[in-house]
Amino acid sequence: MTKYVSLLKNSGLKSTFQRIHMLENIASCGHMSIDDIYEKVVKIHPSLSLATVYKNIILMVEKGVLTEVPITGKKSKYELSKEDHIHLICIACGKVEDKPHNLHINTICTSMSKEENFVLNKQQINLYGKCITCHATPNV
Amino acid sequence: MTKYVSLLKNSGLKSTFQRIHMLENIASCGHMSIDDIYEKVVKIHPSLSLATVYKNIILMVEKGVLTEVPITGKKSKYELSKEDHIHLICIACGKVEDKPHNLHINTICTSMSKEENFVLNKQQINLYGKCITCHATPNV
DNA sequence: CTCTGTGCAAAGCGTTTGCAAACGA
DNA sequence: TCGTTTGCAAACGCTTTGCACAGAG
Repeated sequence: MTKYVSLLKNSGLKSTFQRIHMLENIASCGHMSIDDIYEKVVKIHPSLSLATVYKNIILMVEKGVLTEVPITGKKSKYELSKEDHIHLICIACGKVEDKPHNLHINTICTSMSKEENFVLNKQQINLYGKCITCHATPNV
Repeated sequence: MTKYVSLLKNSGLKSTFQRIHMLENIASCGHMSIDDIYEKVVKIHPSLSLATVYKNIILMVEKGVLTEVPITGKKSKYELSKEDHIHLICIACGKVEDKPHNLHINTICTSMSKEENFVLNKQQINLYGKCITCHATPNV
């Protein structure tokens, strides 16, 4: 709670009820689309406007508080910015799970960037497939 | 040329002027947005409709001829489907470059999926940063 | 000849914008 | 109090849809 107040303050954003609860929900769900966020927060703050969610997402991505996770064939999800990691994305249920970022991959990506004189900024490694649950129940 | 005729046929799609030239342009540019494609093809086929481009993109992605490359903060680009590889995406000029997919990465991703009982389907590894050209000229 | 694909125009939606009121610091 | 943020409603722009005609096989 207080965590997000200072996170916002450090990013030069005022801490409002809307922003704090957007961050809390994103933190607890891990990855959420705009609509997911709106639906969650509007429950505890019925006058919330979707436009407010959009404005804040744009602002918090700009400030580096949130990171967009673009997903093939679907709408982007958003997560709290953190160290590089790998996303396991279920193509059936849409769930996104984090896996710690293997050191070897980091090394390979870094040296690859050097070879190309590419000034590396951010890595996004997405593995698409079926989570164990969806794989077990193919007809849903 | 004939290449795309058979690629389309094998995918169960009729080979039309529009589709062949969409594929030719995507092949020669590597990665294109919907608008890029439309602008290129409309030059040699002025009556082309943007709706046709949309319809064909959807169809060809479904059939596996094309692959969508979703990019943080931008519109998706499309490429001819091919073996897994890595994208170097310039956050300044938007250029996308392919790098061969390192065997080690493949191994790591595969074993990681196994650990999680995740049935791996497709990998998308995107490295965001600045290409050497944009890095040299920061004020554009 | 038949079925698929195209082009046009309209409809649909997700996203953005402008502005007055509410709010945080 | 002052600058920022919110909520609403309208505007926007990308994408999809329906339909009649054209084209591929």
